[in-house]
Parts: sequence; C-alpha cells; structure tokens
Amino acid sequence: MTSLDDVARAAGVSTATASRALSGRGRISAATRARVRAAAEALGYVASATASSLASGRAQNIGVVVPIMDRWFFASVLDGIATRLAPRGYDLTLYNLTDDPDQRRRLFDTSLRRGRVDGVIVLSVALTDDEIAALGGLGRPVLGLGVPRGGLPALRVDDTAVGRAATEHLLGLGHRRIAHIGQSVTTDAAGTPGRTPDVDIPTRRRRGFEAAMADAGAPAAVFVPADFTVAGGHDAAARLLDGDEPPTAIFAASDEMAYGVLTAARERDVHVPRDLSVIGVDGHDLGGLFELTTIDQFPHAQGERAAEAMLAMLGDQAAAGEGAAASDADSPRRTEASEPALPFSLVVRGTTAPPRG
Amino acid sequence: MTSLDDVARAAGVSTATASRALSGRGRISAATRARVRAAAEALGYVASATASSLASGRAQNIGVVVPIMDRWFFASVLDGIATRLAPRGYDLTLYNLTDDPDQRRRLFDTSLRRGRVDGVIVLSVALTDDEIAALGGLGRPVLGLGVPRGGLPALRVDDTAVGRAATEHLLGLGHRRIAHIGQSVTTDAAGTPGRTPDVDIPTRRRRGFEAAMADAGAPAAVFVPADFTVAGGHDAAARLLDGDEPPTAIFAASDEMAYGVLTAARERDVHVPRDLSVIGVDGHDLGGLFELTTIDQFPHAQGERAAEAMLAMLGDQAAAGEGAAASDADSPRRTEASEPALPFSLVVRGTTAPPRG
DNA sequence: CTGAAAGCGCTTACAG
DNA sequence: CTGAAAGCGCTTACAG
Repeated sequence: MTSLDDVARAAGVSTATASRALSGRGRISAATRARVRAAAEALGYVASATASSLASGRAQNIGVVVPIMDRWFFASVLDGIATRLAPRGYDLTLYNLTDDPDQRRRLFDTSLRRGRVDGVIVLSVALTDDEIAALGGLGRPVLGLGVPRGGLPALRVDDTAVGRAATEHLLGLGHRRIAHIGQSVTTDAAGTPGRTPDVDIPTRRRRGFEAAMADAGAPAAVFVPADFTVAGGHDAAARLLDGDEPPTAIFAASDEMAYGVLTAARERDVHVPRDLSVIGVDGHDLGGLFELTTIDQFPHAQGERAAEAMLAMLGDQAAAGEGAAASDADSPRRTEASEPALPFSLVVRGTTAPPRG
Repeated sequence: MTSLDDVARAAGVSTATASRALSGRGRISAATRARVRAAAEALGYVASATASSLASGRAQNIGVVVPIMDRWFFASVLDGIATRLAPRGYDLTLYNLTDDPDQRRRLFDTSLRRGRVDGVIVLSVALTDDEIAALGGLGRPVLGLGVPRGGLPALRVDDTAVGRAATEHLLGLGHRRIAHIGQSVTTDAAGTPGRTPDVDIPTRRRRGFEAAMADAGAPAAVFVPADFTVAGGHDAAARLLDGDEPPTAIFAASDEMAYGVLTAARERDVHVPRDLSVIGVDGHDLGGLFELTTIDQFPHAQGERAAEAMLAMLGDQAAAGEGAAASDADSPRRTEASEPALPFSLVVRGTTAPPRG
C-alpha cells in the first residue's frame, strides 16, 4: 500500500502539504496541488479511511439501523439512502435490529458507539425509551424515518392522513361497511408492551380510518389486528369474510397485508372488486401485478430524503464548528427534521370499485 | 468519550495491559483481567473502531457489493449475511454496484481500497475482467456469490442442474413444447458486451434446459430472452402465447419473471395450470401467494454460508500468520470456496400440471 | 504476567 | 503557501 508519505516524497513536498493538496482543505498553490495529485494518481494512492478518520474525527460513514432488511419496504428505503450517500463519498454501514434483546443491547451500547459512523439513520417502527436515550447519547446526529414520534428528530409521512385518505377513497365509492386490518400495538416489535398510544404508524393509520368513518357518519368502524405480513392479512380477512356481516371493503395497513386479503377473497370466491374492494398502503413493487389500489408512500424517495437530511445535519454541525457565520434560524441547511411531512399519493387500480347494488 | 487510558488508570494498570485484558490477546492474570473489565464496564468504555483498526490492521468489517438492493433476492442474501456477521462482532458495509461506469470505477478503485474492510463479498452477476482484477489487487479475501465462474473464489449453486431440474419437472409431467424465458447475455449488467459464454447463471440455466430437452428427445427447445423482471417475463410470455405454436409449459429463469408470465396468461384467459404450466427459480417469498412452482435456492441461507465462508477465510489468514501449526491441506477451516455447490430444491405448487389431453 | 515505547497513516493547529 | 511536530486512540513486539 502506498502511503501519503510516498506521495509527498514523489511530489517533493511535505506530508502535510500532500494531505492538503489531496483533501482540498487549507490553502495550496495550484501548481503544488497539481503536482501532488499527479503523483498520487501515478502511484495509485488511496488514503486509508481508518487513519483519516482517527486523525480528523470524520468517519465518512453513516450507520443505518434496519429491522428485517429483506422486507421490500426497508430494502427500498435502504436503496434510496445508498443512492444519495455514494456520490457524496459516504459509506453506509448496516446495523440489523432484531428482536433479540441481547443483540439489541449490543447494537446500541457497543456497535454504534465504536466511533465508526458520523451519524445514524434509524428505520424502525419500535424502539424502547432506553434505546432512544442511547441514540441521544451518541453525540452524533441521529435521524429517524418511520419511527414513533417523540424522542428523535425524524422524517415521517402523516399517517393519520394516510389512513384518512384510504378510507375516504372507499367512502367516496359508496362503501359504508369498511373494515381496517392493522397492527395491534399493545406490544412493539421487541415484545415490549405498553407503548404510548397514538404515536406510531399503525395506530395513526387506524386513527385516520376511525376519524374518516366518524366524519362520514358510517357505522361502527371495524378494526382487526394482524401481523404486517401476507399471512397476517390473509388470516384477518378470512375472519372478516367468514363473519356474520362481512365488509364490502377492506383497508389493509400495508400492501403485503392486502395481498393476503386478496388471497383470502379468492379462496372464498369473493370477487374483487365486485364483492369486495381492497386498498393497501406502501406502493409495493408488485402492486401492479395484483391491480392493487394503494396509497404509495414512495419508500425509495424517503430513503433519499433521509440521506439528504442526514448530510445536511452533518453539514450544519461542521458549519457550527466553523464559527458564527451561519445563524441557525435562517440557515437554509438547518436540520430538515422539522420539514413538512413526506408525500404520499393515492394510486387507484383495479381492486377498488363501488359496492354492489 | 472515555478512552483506554481512562480505563487503565482506573484499574491501576498500563494501557498495554488494559488493551490485553479487554481484547483477550496475550497472557493476562485472571485478577487483572477482571479488574480492567470492571473498570471498563463502570466507565462505559467502548474501544474506538478506527483507532483499533489502524493499530491492528483488522477492521472487523466486511464489505458487501450488491447490485440493486431492493430486489428481494439480494435483500434476502444480505439479510443472511448480516445474520451471521453480527454475532461475530463484524460490521457490514454496503457498496452499491450500479450500471454507471464512473460510479463502478470509483467503487473498485477507491472505496474498496480505503482499507475499511477486511474482506469483500460480491453479489453480482456481472463484473468486467478489470473489476475482477481490481478485487484481486485488494490483498484481502474476496468471495463471490452468484458471480460468473472463473477469476474469483465463489460459492454457487449448480445452475446447469437448476435448469435441468426445472425442465425435467415439466418433462416428467408430460410436456414437450416447453419454452424457457431467460436473460440474453450478449451484454452484461454494465452494458459490457461479449462476455465469455457458459460462465454465468442465466446461460447455465439455459444450458441445463437445452440438455434436458435434448436428452428427452423433445423438439427444438424454445428460448426467449428477457429482462429479469416481472415486466420482462410478461412481455416474453405475451410473445410466446400470441405465437403460432404456444408452449404448454414455460420455465422462467426467476420467480419474478414467472409472475409476469402468470399475468400474461391471465390477460389472455389462458388458464394455469390447465392450459399452461409455469415454473420459476428463486423461492421468492410471495411464491406461495401465486401458488408458483419453483426451484428454491434458499437465498437467505446462501448469505449465511457466504458470511461463514468469509469468516473462515479471515480465520485462515490469521492462522497462517500465527505459524505453521495449521497445515493448509487438512485444516477444517480452509477456504470454503471450493465447497460443494449450494443446495436447491424443487417446490411443487399449483402452477404446474400435466398438459391437457 | 506487565510496562515503556514505537508505530499504525493520516490531519491540523502552529509558526514562518 | 509550506513544513515540522504533535496527536488521534489503540495494538504489539520487545524487555523484563
């Protein structure tokens, strides 16, 4: 491995000058810079990330905490983040958040604290208060995406509005007997019971559903708790469809749950959308295949936005260190955590239609 | 941030001793070790990864090169890798391989060479010779998974056997007019034309298909090139079904392509499996929803295996450095790159049946 | 088993 | 604009 000293020697300058020429920090004459860069190029020099990090305190690396990364939604967000980080020269290290308490503790108490990352983006629906506190104690920018509100600067879609939009689409078609399949939130992903109500995504979608139903004077809104999976959606729909008064429309809290609903309907020869309308949430990439009506929340774009926001937070931090020039209140680069809610959009396809009769 | 010096001071030992006590390297009295660990615990000490890496040369970090991470298959492999790395204390940094030549060059010539990773796992179907050479020049273990053969130690399934197994399942049901939808390989993912034939996955699956057809004395095997996507499968199937002699069975080179085939069939009122049998490859998580018959290749397990193999390669390297005690030939930890092929398994569901009549 | 010292390869005040 | 020097926070021969 050729080192910076090799480059400096080849260019006939000191190591310090070589460093400045290559990094662009500090004043350097154009001639010297060119000479050093040529030498670096000729020698195939690449700066050691660890040495550079240790000396500068900048890791040029963002940590991303993800639960279940083989779920399309998270993979898509991840891809969005990576898309924006790479061109800025930042690496992305992945931290998988499982349900295993020991593993979680190790993640928050050790892995994230090893100084390997400049900031952390957390994509998780369920964190304990201790975990949020641990993130705060990192002394680095932390940004949530899709995390419960409170405790963490975060980017989020207005999930109450999402629930309302989905429900109003069905109401607008003339449905009255509408059921919502969502996640029961008496326990979180880690099995920790008793989270504050009304703060997380499933709960907010449900609130939006209930509010829309109430506003429309529709009969008691039916809610069925289920896992956020195809199987969860399937089983919940089966119960509904086999019940006394099956709904004419189902609002599933995710597209994958909606796929399960479609399967349950097919098994029972309940025709969609003639006998049953179905709407999901996410904008899953296979939604077109199923002709699924959904609320797209653009996960890839969410990832891109999160990456941009993180980069801005790091920039702010750097700027703050540089002096008082940039006043925080008016700075265009100020933390985007207080940004307007992320966009979502109703995509009407073939699984929703007016009820029969 | 509390440093190792703080811990050493608190425990009343030298920094060197504190380091040994915490890392477990070198001989330490049990009493000293306990004292140091207690101090570290009390102070909430976590070693700086960058300092440790710089001093030891071990990054405790594996780089994973992935194309399109929001494709289920890759996300699943990635999850498998992460699953095995975390408990061993290794971080995982993600390198996204796009089709942009500049970005690719930067990845191989710079990012991967910054000394941030101890080894690299490459999940990609298409690398140029230059890129393979760059990986070789890293001076660190590199392991391919699903990469073309040659040039890189790699774990792989026997894709010729996969193609054969899928085809033989259809032949066994009595089909003779079978079409295969796969990827044309005159150009690779980067648009680089002219790769060596017979080395990559799509080509090998196709060879298996052709061999099985020939062995069975079946008429000229029909091959239709397409993208490895739902849309690709759909369009290719549309052409086949609208042709003069539509096949009675289609073997799609991926489950997502098979979904496209199913859609094309449905659009034409071609009933599956009565009028058309369909088989895919992968073991996609939504396969059950479509009742899709497939060749499962257990991507999550592939990721786990790849991680284990990489860890073994790193272990070997360390062992080699320790002396001649472990002879390479008999070592149980020797590189697993030459391991038996990865397993796959036929999963028969509802989309395949004997042809009519 | 333990400690003093050098070193990993950069970056960055501090002088000039 | 450039250089000498200290330092980032660990690890690891080398002695003892």
